[in-house]
Amino acid sequence: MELRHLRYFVAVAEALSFRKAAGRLSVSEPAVSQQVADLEGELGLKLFNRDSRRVELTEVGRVFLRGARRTLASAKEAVAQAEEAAAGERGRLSIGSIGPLVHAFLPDALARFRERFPLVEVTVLNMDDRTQVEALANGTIMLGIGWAGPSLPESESLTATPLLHCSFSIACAEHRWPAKRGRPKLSDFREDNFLALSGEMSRDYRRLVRTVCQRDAGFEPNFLTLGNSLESLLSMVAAGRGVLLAPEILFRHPTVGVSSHVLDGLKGEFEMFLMRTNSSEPRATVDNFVKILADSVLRLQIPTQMISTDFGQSTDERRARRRGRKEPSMRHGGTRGRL
Amino acid sequence: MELRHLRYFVAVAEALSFRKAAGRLSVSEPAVSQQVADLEGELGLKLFNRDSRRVELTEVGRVFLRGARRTLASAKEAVAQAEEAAAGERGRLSIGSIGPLVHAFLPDALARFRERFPLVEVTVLNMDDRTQVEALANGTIMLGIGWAGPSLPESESLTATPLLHCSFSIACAEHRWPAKRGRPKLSDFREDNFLALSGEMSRDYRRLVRTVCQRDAGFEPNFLTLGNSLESLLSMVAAGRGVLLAPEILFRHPTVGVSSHVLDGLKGEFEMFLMRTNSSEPRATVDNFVKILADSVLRLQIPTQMISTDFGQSTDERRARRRGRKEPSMRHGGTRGRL
DNA sequence: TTGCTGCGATAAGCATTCCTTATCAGATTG
DNA sequence: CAATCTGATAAGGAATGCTTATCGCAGCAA
Repeated sequence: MELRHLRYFVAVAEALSFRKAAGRLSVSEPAVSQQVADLEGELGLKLFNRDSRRVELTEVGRVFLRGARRTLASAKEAVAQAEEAAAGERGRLSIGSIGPLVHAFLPDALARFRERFPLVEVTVLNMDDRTQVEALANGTIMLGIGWAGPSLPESESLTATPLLHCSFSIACAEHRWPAKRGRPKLSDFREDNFLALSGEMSRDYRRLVRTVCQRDAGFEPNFLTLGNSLESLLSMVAAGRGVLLAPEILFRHPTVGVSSHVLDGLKGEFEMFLMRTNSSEPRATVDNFVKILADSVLRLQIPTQMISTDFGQSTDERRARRRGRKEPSMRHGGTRGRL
Repeated sequence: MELRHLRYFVAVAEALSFRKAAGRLSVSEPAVSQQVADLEGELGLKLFNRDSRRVELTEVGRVFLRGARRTLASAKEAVAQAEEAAAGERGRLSIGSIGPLVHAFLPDALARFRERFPLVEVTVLNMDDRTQVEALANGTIMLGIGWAGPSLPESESLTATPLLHCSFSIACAEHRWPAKRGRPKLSDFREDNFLALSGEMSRDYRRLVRTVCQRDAGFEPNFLTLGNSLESLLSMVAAGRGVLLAPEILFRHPTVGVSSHVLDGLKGEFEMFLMRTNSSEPRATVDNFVKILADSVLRLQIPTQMISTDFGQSTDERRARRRGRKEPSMRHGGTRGRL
């Protein structure tokens, strides 16, 4: 049994005439007779009573008609859904992300993406950069958000695109650096404890902090590892247990008792990247998400802004997406490749 | 797009290998390659990533797989439902029936039919015999239950089968004929009013009563037409407004204040028939219903029983249907034809 | 009645397409 | 590096779907 049988059968059932059905189907009448006869033969059931003047459905035919219509509609819907999937309106999207560094923009992007593409099932998995590379390779995730920066593993099957650059800030208890003292330097905190999250995921973070302190302020930071949540760490900062050196975007949401300061004379810049595979398969859901994500990053209004927005979208699409909102100035990055 | 495309696609998606899928489908591998390529070409979408060592679904393919499976299942279900319909397990069944004369057995039959064949939508339409003949001809009903008896319209396209014979009883107020007086004769009621329903449907009834009274008791009955429901008529009988001459099965449910009596020496017998078309289409729902209906009639234990049970069912089926119950003796009727 | 018309079924030939065998290019494995 | 797997491709043959032509039947009109 093929869909053709069902199409012909439904046409005859609707026209109650083989000739009219043949006309609608743009084939000759014997073709319809044969296909319907084949169908009846295969089912072993009579679908029509033809008493050589009128054609009418049998009771069995009436029941089968419902099923045939349902099946044809299902086939049509399957095609439509596939096309929706190709347009990125439907499907799954799994993203690898790094902990709290994305809090300033990822929730916003996810919310707007869900609003615009409600039929896409988004999964966000927290993992460090190296794991993301593996996950991209084996298909667990389709997009990675990382910050490995210079040590980013480049490979033929992977493309990394700059997502944002931002400077470092330091967070300390409010009384530790009163506002009247102006902008601090990193070396002002050489005697403080540098708080860090416990666990594997923060090893790269600690290395980065150590590099910055050594290079820009010439001291070895005193790490104090406690807790495994950012909230608990900030509570410790408020309580005066230590300071927190981190990308500026980490402090977008103020915490009571904690003040954050852009550091004077700090050359170190923090970079985040998007990673995706060089698969031949075009993934519209990823493209769509990247556009929205870039937009969410733009909304952060990062001072030393350098955000790549060359994500393959056309100028028209970009204009359509940013309807009404003032377009911020931007530089095109993409030194490491483009999506 | 044909179901074959979907079958091949699903097979490949499940095996994640064109060769294995070809094996399961019992065709050669190029056939599968070609069909899947055709499908992709027709959709204009890539369903698989084949990098010449492994085959994997694209995101679009994953979405389409759900639709393809759903469509194939729908086609399968359509066939199954058609077969159920052919077996009488599914479909519609419309029955033409005459008013209150069927109350003794039709509700029982309908209830048991519904229990056994819950997927069949049964409709019961009240109409007189002549209307039933038309309704059978134009397909409004598939089975008629009538009592026209000797005047039954026989035609080539119609078959009538005896359903039951029963004697006449007379119903009167309890004090009108006390139990101690024994069995009455019809002539004992020559001075009473004979109650009848108003309306067109009872014209045949009044003619029958007149015939019986004239032939078996030699008097012209005095009709009193009031009300249009049987209940109201029986209330009138209880109130002493008149008597009711009617087939014995009408009085199976006793009414307070009313006593019914089988009449002595009454030759008139009441007959009911089943009518159906001689359509070439086998209608299993009708067959199944007729079997259950005949069974319900048998349960009435009509004294002068003559019930046709030759409704085409096999002995095995009959035995299975009557599990545990004592089989009453029966005679095979069917002088007017068989179903 | 007779001829006419419209219907679906049937037959035969042609066109399409689907499947086969044979082969290729690429990648993995020993 | 040969062996062996993969899926893609080409070409020929088999199957089947479609066409034209015709038939038998039933209703309709003359």
